[in-house]
Amino acid sequence: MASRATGGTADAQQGAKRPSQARTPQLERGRARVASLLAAGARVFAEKGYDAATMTQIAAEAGASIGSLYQFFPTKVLLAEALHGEQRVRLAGMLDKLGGDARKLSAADLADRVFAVMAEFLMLHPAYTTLVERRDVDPQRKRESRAQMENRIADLLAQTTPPLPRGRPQVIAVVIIELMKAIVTISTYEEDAMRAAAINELRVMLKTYLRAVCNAIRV
Amino acid sequence: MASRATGGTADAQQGAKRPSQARTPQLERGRARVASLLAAGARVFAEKGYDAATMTQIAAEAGASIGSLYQFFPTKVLLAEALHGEQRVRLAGMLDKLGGDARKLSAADLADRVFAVMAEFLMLHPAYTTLVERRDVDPQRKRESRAQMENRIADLLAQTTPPLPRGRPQVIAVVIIELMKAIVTISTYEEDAMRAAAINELRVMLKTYLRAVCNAIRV
Amino acid sequence: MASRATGGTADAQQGAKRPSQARTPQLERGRARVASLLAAGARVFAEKGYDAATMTQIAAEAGASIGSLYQFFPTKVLLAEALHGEQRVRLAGMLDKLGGDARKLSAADLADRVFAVMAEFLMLHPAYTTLVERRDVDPQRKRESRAQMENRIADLLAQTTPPLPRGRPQVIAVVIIELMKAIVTISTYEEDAMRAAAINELRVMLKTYLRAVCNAIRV
Amino acid sequence: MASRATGGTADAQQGAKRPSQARTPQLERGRARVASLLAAGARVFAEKGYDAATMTQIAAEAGASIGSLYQFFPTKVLLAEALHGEQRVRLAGMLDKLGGDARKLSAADLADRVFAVMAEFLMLHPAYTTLVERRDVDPQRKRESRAQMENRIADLLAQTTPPLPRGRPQVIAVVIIELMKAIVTISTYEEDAMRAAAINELRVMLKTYLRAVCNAIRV
DNA sequence: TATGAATGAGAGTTCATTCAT
DNA sequence: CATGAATGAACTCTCATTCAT
Repeated sequence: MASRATGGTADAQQGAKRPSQARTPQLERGRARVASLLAAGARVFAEKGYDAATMTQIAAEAGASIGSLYQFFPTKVLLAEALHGEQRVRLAGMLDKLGGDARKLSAADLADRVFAVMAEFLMLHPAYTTLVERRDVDPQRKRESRAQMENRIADLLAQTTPPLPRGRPQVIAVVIIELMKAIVTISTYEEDAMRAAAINELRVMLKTYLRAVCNAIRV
Repeated sequence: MASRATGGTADAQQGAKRPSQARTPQLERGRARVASLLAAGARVFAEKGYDAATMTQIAAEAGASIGSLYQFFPTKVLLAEALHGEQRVRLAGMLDKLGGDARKLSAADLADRVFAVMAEFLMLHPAYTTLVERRDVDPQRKRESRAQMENRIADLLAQTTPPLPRGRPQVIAVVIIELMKAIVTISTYEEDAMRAAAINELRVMLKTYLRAVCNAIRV
Repeated sequence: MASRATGGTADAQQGAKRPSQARTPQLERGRARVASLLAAGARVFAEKGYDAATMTQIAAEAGASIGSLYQFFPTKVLLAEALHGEQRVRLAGMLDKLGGDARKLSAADLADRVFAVMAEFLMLHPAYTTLVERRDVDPQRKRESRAQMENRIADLLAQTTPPLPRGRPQVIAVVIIELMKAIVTISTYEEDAMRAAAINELRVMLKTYLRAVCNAIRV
Repeated sequence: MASRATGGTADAQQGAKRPSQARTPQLERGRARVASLLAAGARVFAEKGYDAATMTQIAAEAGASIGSLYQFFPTKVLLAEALHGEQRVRLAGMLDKLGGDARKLSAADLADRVFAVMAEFLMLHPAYTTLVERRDVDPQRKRESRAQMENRIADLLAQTTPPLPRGRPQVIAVVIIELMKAIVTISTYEEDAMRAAAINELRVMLKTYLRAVCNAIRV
């Protein structure tokens, strides 16, 4: 062929329309494939990290041929993005369920629930942090998707009773998200006792703090 | 990539001595080389991450040939470990300087200082987290070096006045370390205002919490 | 690794400095390698055409490993360009030798010599046309290198005695070059008699024509 | 690429009937399909060249599925051949229309008409040269189809008044065909003025030459 | 027949590591 | 010790072709 990419890179300029989207399957069979490919991707990314995960292994893990994988995800990046997107939607959904109760709760109690939700989510989708932290995404995109998650949490926090001081929900959302990452890290620790203790410590720290913040405004 | 295999010409597993230690230079010239190689490694690891950093680039960045690099660091892993080791020593040194004042301070105030020290250190050595988080180190080693750092901080915390409840210093050390990672992450955010605010928020949260913990035992 | 090209295409944005030049060898050994790689490239490109030629085959033909090939020519395109460049220089050199006699000759006679030179060159470097015609070079470059060759020939034609009419040398240069390509094509015909006859026919046609053009201006 | 291998699932060389002919459609619908597939093929081959053209793109361009394409053209080669065949028939038809006037014309004037006809044809069917020059056709076939075209033109030339010397029509046919290829190449040049000038130059050169040849025999 | 998923050999390319000079 | 060439397994990605529905 006249111009091949890449295997690797080194493409010329021609209008080769390199796809920038995962292909959507038309048939039921295709939908099943996509699902199992995403699942396999999630497993492998979680286990090895983005870089060390190989497309070959992902295909194998999905019981598909490499060609089949590329049929739907024309690029490793695209696969990662599709997976990341899907998981973000899922997490968003779980958080949105908290919306109803938000105004009946104090920030501290809401934080507890958010914590619980996120912990459950991360248990279910251990690839999430790996995907969030990928080094080769352009900062713009990265910022946007971070902002989206932050806003969702900030919105919840803004509704609590008693209310948090102006502007705080946004910052606290950042804090919560970062604490979650810490929890993921800690989850990999091997000493069971310490692991539980440390995770609880983070939870309590946050609660204590939020209570203090609320009290501060009351006076 | 999945930790590239041995490479090179016919290797075989003869008694071929694969060194497991970075070679120590004999001559003065060698010491300078090693220093610039480590510096280059630090720069490249920080910029690209462990996987994407290539030995070739590191050598080039150090103004050395690839052969020269391998003379002193017979393996990418060994280079990373040497670097990591050096940086850990450095951080330990900086923390140890806090030892003298520890017993004159409350846990909250000590935390502030620890924060400051670590922030400075991480500014100087941005490769540190990358090296700490490398996925391909065996958990044993990982746990050990983590423990070492934790103990150092726990020891400091144990000396504060008023004292923290039994057992807490160890857990809180974990918390502090994780918060530092969060700070590193946040440092890469682009919105200046939010970045500063979030970092401060973490600091204040920790202080507030430590104060509460101290008060709790007093009563 | 964080970002891999291609194997294929699909690189991100990072400053991965993908080289755009063939590396120049430093040692004698390297120079020899490069020579044999270029020779192998020439052979394979000539035999199979650019697309069908594989880097693997070229390396094998040169008695080198694939890695060795890529050490000096980081891209198939770069190899082709290096080869093309080298051959253009060679052809230019051969044509320049005609410069001395140009003003002693009529256009028709000069054309004969140019023909002879190019025929010899193309016999020696059968990959030339393949490289010239590569579809994936940007038109800008293509135009430039064509112009260069044209000018060289036009300059020669401009010096003939009697002189050609103004402006004609440039157009005639184009004609000559295209006739050469025709000759290359015809050279692959299998019927010996026809092949020789056709090639001669082209030569005579050109001469006849140039004579007519010269006469036209004389009157 | 080096004419990609068989592909597909376990093939084996059983009595598996690999068709060597494009299937002829039975239904009206089929005929329309075939037409649009051929048209798409022509477009894509012309744009990208044979190697870089993909069956997938051709199918897409025809608004058909890849399966549908293979239904009628079980092989890329077969598609190319079908297309080539069709175009040859078309060109032959256009040339045959000149037959009536051939004996009223001089070779020079006939050449002009042949030129005009071929130029029109190539404008309409830009894939033609690509298909003619395909490197992977066996020389036997190549020679045959070339000969066919040459004969057709030689036959026309043989009828001109005054007649060309014995044997010349055949050689001159070769010359004309090659000149046409040159014109195709030149047509892609970007400098409008030079393009027109060069094309005209070729035309005039041929006429001048043919006139000279005729005169030569007359004497 | 039409559709779209499935297949897998093979291509370009990378990079840790080794070796000759 | 330094240098730079050599090596090759492994990786991402492509595309002709086949097959199930």
